[in-house]
Amino acid sequence: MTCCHSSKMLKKDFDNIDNFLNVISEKNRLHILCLLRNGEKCVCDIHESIGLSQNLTSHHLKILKEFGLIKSRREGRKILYTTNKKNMNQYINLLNNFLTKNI
Amino acid sequence: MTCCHSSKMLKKDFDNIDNFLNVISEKNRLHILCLLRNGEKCVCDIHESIGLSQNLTSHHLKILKEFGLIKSRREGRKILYTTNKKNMNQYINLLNNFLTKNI
DNA sequence: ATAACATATCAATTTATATTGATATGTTAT
DNA sequence: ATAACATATCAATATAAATTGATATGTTAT
Repeated sequence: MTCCHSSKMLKKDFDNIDNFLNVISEKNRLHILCLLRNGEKCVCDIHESIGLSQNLTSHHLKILKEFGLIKSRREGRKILYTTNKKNMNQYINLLNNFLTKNI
Repeated sequence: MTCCHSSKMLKKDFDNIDNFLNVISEKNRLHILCLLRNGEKCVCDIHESIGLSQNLTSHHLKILKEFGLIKSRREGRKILYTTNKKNMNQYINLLNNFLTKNI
């Protein structure tokens, strides 16, 4: 119907990019992703360095994790989060192609 | 204060990325950017192919233009919009570094 | 000068999402 | 088993942004 739902640009890819952007375009989530580039961090570390409430931090982490941009593991009573680099690279490549490559 | 406002990641860059993402994370604007990859288009073309009202299309174009992602020129009574590739590439590179490169 | 077309603007409304406050769940140590 | 700590969930509220409807501005042709 429109240019982006043609054979060259599947609706599925378009929606993927759109969802990816909606997940990362929130300031606090962007901040969390920035923090997690340096390695594993627990929720308490994150919420303290960003100055966000614990529950809100947890909420944003959930969104990031559900979309596959971060992963987590439990260590004692803490849960450590870190970037899912493989998925992150896939999404950024998809976006890069979309925004810069001609048809 | 936080990781992203250090010497390695200036607040200015962070805000730039945040603003860029907020501009492109809207479905209709993403669609417009997709259309404009194929070359110049007037508002009427865009609003018809996307199925968006004329005034709403104009509104989104304004946001994209104010941020420097598209440019325009008048031809008769039409105004033709097209991608500003230089700026687009700068922003996508900034984002790419932010999301994938380690500190 | 006027009609028809193309685009932009603005206030009002709707919609989506972030945030808050309270509370529940799960883990460790005593 | 209980207290203290760490994280998650949920309903209610606040906030930001998209959308709509009406109208204004600017261009072309008659």
